[in-house]
Amino acid sequence: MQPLIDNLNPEQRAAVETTDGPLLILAGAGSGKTRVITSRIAWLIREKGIAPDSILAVTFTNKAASEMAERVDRLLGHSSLAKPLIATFHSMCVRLLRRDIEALKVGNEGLTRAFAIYDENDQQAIVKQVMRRMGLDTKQLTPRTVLGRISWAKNHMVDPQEYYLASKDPNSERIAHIYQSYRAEMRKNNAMDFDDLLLEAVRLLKVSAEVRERYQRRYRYLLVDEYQDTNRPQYELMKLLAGEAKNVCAVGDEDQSIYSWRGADIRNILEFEKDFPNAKIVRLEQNYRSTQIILEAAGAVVANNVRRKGKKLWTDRQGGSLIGYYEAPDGENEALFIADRIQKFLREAGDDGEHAHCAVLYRTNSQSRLVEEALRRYNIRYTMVGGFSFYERAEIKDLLGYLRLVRNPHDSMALQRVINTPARGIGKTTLETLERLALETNQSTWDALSAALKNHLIPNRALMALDSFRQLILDAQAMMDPDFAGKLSADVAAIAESEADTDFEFGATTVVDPNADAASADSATSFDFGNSDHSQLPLLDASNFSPFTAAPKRPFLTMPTQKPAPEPESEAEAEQKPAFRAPGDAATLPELIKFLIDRTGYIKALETEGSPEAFSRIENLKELANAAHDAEARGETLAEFLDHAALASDTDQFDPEARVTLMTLHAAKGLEFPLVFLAGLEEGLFPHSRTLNNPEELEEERRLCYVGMTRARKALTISRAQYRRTYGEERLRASMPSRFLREIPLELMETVAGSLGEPGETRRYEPVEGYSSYRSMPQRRNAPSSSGSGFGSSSGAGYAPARGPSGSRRPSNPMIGRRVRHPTLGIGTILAIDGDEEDRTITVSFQDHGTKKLKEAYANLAFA
DNA sequence: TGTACCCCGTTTTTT
DNA sequence: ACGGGGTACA
Repeated sequence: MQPLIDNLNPEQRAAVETTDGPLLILAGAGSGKTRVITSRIAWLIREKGIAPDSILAVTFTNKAASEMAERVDRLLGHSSLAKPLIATFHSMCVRLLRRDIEALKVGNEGLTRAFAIYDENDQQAIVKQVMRRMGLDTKQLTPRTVLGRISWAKNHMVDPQEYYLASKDPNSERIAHIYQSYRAEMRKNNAMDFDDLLLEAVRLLKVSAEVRERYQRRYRYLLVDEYQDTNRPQYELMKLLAGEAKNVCAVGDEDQSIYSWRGADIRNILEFEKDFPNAKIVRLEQNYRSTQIILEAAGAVVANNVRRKGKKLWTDRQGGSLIGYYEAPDGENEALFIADRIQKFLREAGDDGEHAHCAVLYRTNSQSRLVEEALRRYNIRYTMVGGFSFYERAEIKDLLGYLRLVRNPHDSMALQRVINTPARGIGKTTLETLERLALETNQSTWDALSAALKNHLIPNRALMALDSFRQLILDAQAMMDPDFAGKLSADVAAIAESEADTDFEFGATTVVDPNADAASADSATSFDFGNSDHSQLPLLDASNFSPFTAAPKRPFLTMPTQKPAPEPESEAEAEQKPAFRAPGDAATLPELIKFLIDRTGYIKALETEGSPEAFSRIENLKELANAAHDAEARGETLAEFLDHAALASDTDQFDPEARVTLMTLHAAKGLEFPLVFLAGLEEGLFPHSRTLNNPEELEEERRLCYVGMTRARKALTISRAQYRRTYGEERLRASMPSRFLREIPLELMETVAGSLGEPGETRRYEPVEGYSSYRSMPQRRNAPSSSGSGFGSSSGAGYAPARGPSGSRRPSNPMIGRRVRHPTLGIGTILAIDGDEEDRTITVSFQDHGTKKLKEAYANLAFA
């Protein structure tokens, strides 16, 4: 057993030992927050004798939750059988609702525990559908906007009526109506969106005293992480769960509040004492993560925020290396610079498991592309957090769509997704008829489909297709019926005797690995797509597909096989080991998946397509089958598997072993790295353009910058591109240095390469030998040229030595009289500069084209 | 019913 | 640049 408090500082110790009553821990970045939280949980169990399962800890990401759970487990010496519940807000709500939601039923109305969880795509589809039905133009008012407002309303617990009453313009009134219909539609689909999960959990706890008291009795000790990011429903949830005992511990940091756009209300943390009058407050201000230099720089930036209580982090790790700053001519060069530095860093760090980690952080996901390309050119392996997640791939969503439908056939979004995937002759017209029918009779699409079949409301050909689709889902549902397996076992026994060693046929629905028991542990790991010898595994030959085979290594040699047989009985035929599944059990999750893939001909359709993309889709489906297999091994049900998929998030993919990690600043919260790159410090990118005219949002950007900087333990390198391409436009746009750069004290920075001095003196970053294409500057030499620094920076704007008194930090006039080159207009001389910082107009007298006024952002000027 | 092409917005950040 | 959605055509 590890000592719990011996190595804690006095404040940390106080936080651990204060177990009863409300406690607010204000934990600065790198102040050992996670350590305190986990120690506190262990303390409650080990020293106070609290039952582990009466402790509930809530975090924001699955990643944080699982890390916390693991560390608690370690502190407890893996000894405890009962475990504290450590979950995200959302997954906790799902648990609660799956168990008790039917307490909200009024008569026959209300969602059932089979409810679906809708993601943003589903939500948008609903909004769009509703808007069409209402005859609204989805161009003038986009579903995206509407959804944003609906989500805002939910996060602030405003219902459609209230929204309507508060609306002051026709658009808001419209949105209120859409909002209302949206909710009705969700109800009809037996579905909830992410916001609903919180709201309905709150409603459940409010409405049902029985349920509320049960949970209050159950969870005596409550812990909320990242408290500064809680929104109203989360806050209410916490209060409802806290009950009278109020053993609530909230942990947060006002300077790291970066989710107000999602409804997070910083007041929750600022007014904790008001909510819990006897609250004890502990401040953790000693930073154990970063060097003094990094800390000072980050502190200097965030100090520019007005809405802030203010605190000072300190460290005893004096000094440290200066913050590197590189000003690249363009985005590609910036990325190459980063790749080059990473290569050097990894070479020097060698195999040092603790220190050889670094991260590239950026504001928007779109910035990752250039960095990825550069890293690939350098042959540096990296992992990226975010971007397209596995569960967002079309084929995965298709298959999950089928699973959702099996679980909840009223899930119209899932139905619409898969009803003609792969194509089975159910077209737009048929679907429209179904939708109309559903609307007229106020039932789900599934019910409308059944009615259409029964009453022959649709032309014959489509009817046949619909019927077979419906039968497919019904058969799959039957598989999940406990009676189903009993039947199977008998069949299986007969087949196992009669068949041997013939080729395994994909056409038959073979599902259970005979070695499953013995091999389940290794089958997932040996399923190595990257290294398996594909020559032995005909890639497009689905006959080798199985969720369980570790392909070439463990072929189906021991599998008794069979001819393709009519389903659904055929599931049974592969079952070689009847004991594997007791009579009375339903089919397993992998069996269900196998059945669906087979019966729908999904893989066959991909085979026929034969393209590399199709192959990769097949691989992805295998991966999903693996996931299902693992889930099965963990004893998860179909619903749990689907919940997991629905709540899985991008940031959960973070792999602490990875040497190089790419991610957004938001995704980086809570992590730390010896070396951090912060890319794209440009006005309009970071801070993002959509925040520039809103002081509060701007402060949030600044906090985001603070979060990013404080991820670094030893070294921080910041960069910026003088010209950057957006939206894949042909033109590069000049950028202004981010205001955050100016907020870092100069003496804490050093220029790594690039411009700091006079234009012309600037050294350009030169990538490694052997890589030559960097020379072909993106804009085919019409853009800021390779000879000299770009226009934006050499103005001295932003990060530059010359800095006047505060307020006029940006010298703007040394440029007048300078000679510049324009891509088409040629050489000229600057006569004047007008306009404000973000939108300057440059007047240039050209040698051959007279005097022109040019917008700086578009002009692509370079010093000549 | 399916497909080919054009237009459009996209890039804030996520459970 | 890219993908989604819408329209026109086979």
